[in-house]
Amino acid sequence: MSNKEALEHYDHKQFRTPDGYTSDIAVFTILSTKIGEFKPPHMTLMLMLIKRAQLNAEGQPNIEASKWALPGGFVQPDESAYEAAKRELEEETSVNSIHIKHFGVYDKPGRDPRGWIISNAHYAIVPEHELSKRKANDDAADVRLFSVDEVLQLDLAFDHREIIEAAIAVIKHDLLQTPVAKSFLQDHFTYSELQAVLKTVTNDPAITSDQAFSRKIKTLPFIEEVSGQKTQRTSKTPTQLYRFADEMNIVRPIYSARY
Amino acid sequence: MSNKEALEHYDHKQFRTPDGYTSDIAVFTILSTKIGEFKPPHMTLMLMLIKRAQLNAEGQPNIEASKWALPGGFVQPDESAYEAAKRELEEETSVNSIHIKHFGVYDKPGRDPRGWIISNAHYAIVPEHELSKRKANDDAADVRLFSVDEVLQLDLAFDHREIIEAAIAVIKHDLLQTPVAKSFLQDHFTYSELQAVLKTVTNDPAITSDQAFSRKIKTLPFIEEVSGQKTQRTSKTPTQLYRFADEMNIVRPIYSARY
DNA sequence: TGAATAGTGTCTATTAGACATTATCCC
DNA sequence: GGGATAATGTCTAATAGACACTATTCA
Repeated sequence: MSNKEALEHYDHKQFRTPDGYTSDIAVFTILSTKIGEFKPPHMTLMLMLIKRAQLNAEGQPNIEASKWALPGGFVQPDESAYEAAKRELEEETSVNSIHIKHFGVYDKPGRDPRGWIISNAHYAIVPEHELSKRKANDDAADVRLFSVDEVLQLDLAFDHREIIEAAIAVIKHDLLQTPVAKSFLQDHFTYSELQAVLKTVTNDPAITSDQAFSRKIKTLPFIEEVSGQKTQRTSKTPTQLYRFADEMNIVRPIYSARY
Repeated sequence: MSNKEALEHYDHKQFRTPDGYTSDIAVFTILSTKIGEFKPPHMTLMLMLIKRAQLNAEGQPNIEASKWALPGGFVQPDESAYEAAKRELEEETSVNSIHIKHFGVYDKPGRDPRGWIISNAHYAIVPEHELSKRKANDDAADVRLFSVDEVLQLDLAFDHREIIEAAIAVIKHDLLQTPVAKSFLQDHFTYSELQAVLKTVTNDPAITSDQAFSRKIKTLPFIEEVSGQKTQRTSKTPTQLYRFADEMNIVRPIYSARY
């Protein structure tokens, strides 16, 4: 019996369907506060939010107006939620092909006053300099970066507080458990630049101690020295440059790790 | 301006909406092959699939008939996809309140011939003895367990091959990186029982070596000895019983781990 | 020369990993 | 005693973590 035959008998109306299918994106960047010449940077993990306009594109009163929210929008029928997130991020910031990852589905009944609306939550990592091109679109009155510490004190739209809390937890986890820190850095970086990225999410002494970390980085299997390449952008002493090796799976079971 | 006012102007019809919203569940269990009295078990990681019936509940030809598929079904408007997965799992196996986790969204256009249908993928862990109650429901001609090695050789419905590959990767990862092995074991277990679970997904010598593992288990911060409790179910020599400590976050950064 | 970051020398306590040995129990 | 699993003794090589020290450069 063929699928074709079966399809003739199929009726979509037999189940209620959602009223909307959207993708939201938590766009993270790291603000590099230059402390001075010949100094390693101080870094702060930031999240980009938009302020919802009073009126929508059609000039009608907007839902959750004047609250801060994650950028996002409706998924088109010819794309996946992941592709929609990529598209929307590019529309919003003119950035494409950067790190973007799905991390959750938000579909609790009542989460959106407009009806049964499902949101796919993604987080993206955009290097600071790429974000300069950001712009407010029709629905947004403002676009701004907030540190992950202050962002939860805002008046947030829909269930975005919950989504943002999860996004922050996920990126903190991923920064320490995967080589995703790569996305915040240039291709070649010094030990202190990588250290600065990690210090935005941990105070593990193995990472915060300069000597320990500068030694450790040489032995990590997913990082390699760029032989002979040094820079002076973080110190007067020329500093060794490193890069991430191509995709590596790091899986040390918790049952054999050291504690 | 209130949300109430804004809602009066809102029109659902302005965006196309999905034709269906479903939850699928990869139900894993571990088959404990008893080798004999006073021996630790040999374990195999199994996945439960259903065989789609020729005819659906209404007596009409079924889509993807006679192929093997993940159990699942449509999400109701008054529940989340996660709740739907829990409900469906209970309908299918009479098991409730076990480990269940969302791990992905499958929404590529064309993945289901019936239209724009979004599936939330979950994996669940069900102890072997609970699965005995499993039954085929209306849409299923058969229910069966397959080892994760043989399951990919089956003729699988929709895009379930892709979903199952991801599910297997996720559970292998989680077994080694989180204390989820707990869900496969009784409250109290011996080192060799835990070891048998882990051996279904790794051949790391730190785990496969009896002496090494029986020593290591004593030092793991998320496992504690049940003082004075021993069992003889795995050997003639009484063996120490252990249990998982209450929820613990295990985060050893890859940047400080030992390699 | 002073100040600052990068990087090394060296010591200690811990431990992973390996191998040998002992313990316990049932038959 | 034989056989099997559990658990400990012991040695070695590796290394995390800490502290002191040296190297490099610019002002």
